[in-house]
Amino acid sequence: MQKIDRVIRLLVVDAIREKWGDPPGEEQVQIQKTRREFTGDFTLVVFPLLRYSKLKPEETGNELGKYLEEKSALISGFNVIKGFLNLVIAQQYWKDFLDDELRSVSFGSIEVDQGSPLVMIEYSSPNTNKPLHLGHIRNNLLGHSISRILEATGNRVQKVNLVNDRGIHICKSMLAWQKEGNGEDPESSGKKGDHLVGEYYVRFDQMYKNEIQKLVGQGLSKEKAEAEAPVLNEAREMLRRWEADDPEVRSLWSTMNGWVYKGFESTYKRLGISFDKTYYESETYKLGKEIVLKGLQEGVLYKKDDGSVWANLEDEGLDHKLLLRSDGTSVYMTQDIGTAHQRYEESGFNSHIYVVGNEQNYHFQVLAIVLKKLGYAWAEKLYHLSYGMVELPEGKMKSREGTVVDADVLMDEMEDTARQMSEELGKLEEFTDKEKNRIYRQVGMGALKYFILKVDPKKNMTFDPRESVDFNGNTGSFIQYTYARIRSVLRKGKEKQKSTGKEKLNEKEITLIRMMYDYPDILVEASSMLNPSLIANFLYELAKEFNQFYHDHSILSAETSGQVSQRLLLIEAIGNIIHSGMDLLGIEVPERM
RNA sequence: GGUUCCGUAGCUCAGUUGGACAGAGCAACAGCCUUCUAAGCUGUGGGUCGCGCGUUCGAAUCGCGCCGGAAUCACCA
Repeated sequence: MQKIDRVIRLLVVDAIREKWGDPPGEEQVQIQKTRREFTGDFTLVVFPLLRYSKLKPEETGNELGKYLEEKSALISGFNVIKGFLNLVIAQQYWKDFLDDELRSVSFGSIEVDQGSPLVMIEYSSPNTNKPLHLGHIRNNLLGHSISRILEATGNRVQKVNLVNDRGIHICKSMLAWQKEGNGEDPESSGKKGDHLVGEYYVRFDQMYKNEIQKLVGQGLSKEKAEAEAPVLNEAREMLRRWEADDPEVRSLWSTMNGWVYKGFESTYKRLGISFDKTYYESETYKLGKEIVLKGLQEGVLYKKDDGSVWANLEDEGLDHKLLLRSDGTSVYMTQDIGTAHQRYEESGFNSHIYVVGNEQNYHFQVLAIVLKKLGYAWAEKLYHLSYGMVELPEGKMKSREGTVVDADVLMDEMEDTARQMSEELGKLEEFTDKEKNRIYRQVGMGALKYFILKVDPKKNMTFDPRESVDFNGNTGSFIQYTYARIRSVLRKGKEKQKSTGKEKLNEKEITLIRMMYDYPDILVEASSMLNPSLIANFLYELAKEFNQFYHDHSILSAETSGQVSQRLLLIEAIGNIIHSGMDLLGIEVPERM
């Protein structure tokens, strides 16, 4: 079935050619959804067409309306308000649409095969010195959801994680553990591995501060004390030994990282996210050096007297950027040049998305420019999905002030709140504990995920653990609740016979069908903008519309059996779309709640 | 100072390529459970879309300039 918008557009072009001679370009014919407060389904904006008709807006609208109504069976009526021609689509069209397309469970999604574009998406990218927090949650949810959206819109997707498992920060937790750990491990302490290592990272900071204080007490300046504190030197020494492949350091390193990975694994699992491949910086941090040296040879880059290698980005309005240190080692940028190249060579991706916070906007801007300078055509296929920070009502999260919201703790709290809420409302009383727990988990996680995904990724957002994440209004739970209701009605109406709907659709029903008609466009839009919030907000609108319908119209005891089956069909379609839309957000929908 | 991004109701957020009187939720107040799930529905109040100029038949949306906020501009990652 062809998209109505386009059919109308073509009809209008024809009409204008027929009536006034000169046909307008298709893009001049603006078709949009009719606003709720007016009657009609689609609206033609006639202002841009006045130069063809040479008539007043109202007259132009009327003329076109009459022509379209006569000419096309699709259009059953019209009205003109100011410069807007509201067109009413024939009921039969909506019925056919409901009957044919909306029945399909995969409505709106596009098949993927080997010829589909390959999108590589890197997200999560944690450090192995502390547990995941609220900021990582936003990253992970965005990465996962966008992967799903890309898949649904016809792309092959490869999800990759790049773990930052090396560097001075890792050595800090290792050192603190070595000094004060007394052999504590996740098993003996019962602590989650990533949390345990995180504690020692904090411990290091305390040790460091104590030493600074002591040194200042002995008369050193603050700067000097900060630079020369013994523990810091020890950490640096440890990094040197790590880079020299010292067996003892390497062994400790892999043991403690192992604890962290185990911890991450359970957090990822709980969040419902996964990766096709995990890269480790310890294995990739030397990449890119040859590319840079080649660029140097070709004169794209330049060398300073001290031996360091730089890119001059002044012609792009930026500064100079270091690519190799004077001792010849690579920096973060060099590494990203190398991994991008490696991934392109391996996969031949059609695009590569980096889900990384907006604090790295500059980095990715430079990365694309440098790669372009180095002559890689695929540099323009790199996209930085830059997302804003998650702030708390009292401001930014600061680890020093202990205001970091831990991912695991937050998920516990969400599920706990769901349980409390459910008990207060007296729901789920006849369920087994296992079923109850599953629903608490679905609802708690749903609320959290939806709250984060409904916000435009590029914006900073405020997260209030106490108030903002509730279960009423524009929330994941509301949508889940709507779904549970739909499933309930369908269970009860299962035996009602299905005859094809010959019944007249009422206004509310058409509104619902028309909303669902937009779903494929929303998917495409969300996919090209890399923005799950479009889907989230769409689902909320749909659920809200359904809830109103639910209250105003009976479904199982409608007046005629034809009406019943038509309505069952309708809400089944709504259920399918909610299900698939929530799936794209990575949110489960419960059968009952 | 350079670069990038943000500024919409008391609060949290929507607002598709410019279109009709700017929307929702929360919070406040008033109603609705003998009826398919009240995690719901209905109603009331609440706005100079940061400010100004410009483009346009038409601007929250586009351009320029201010004001306010965020991030970043390391031989850290």
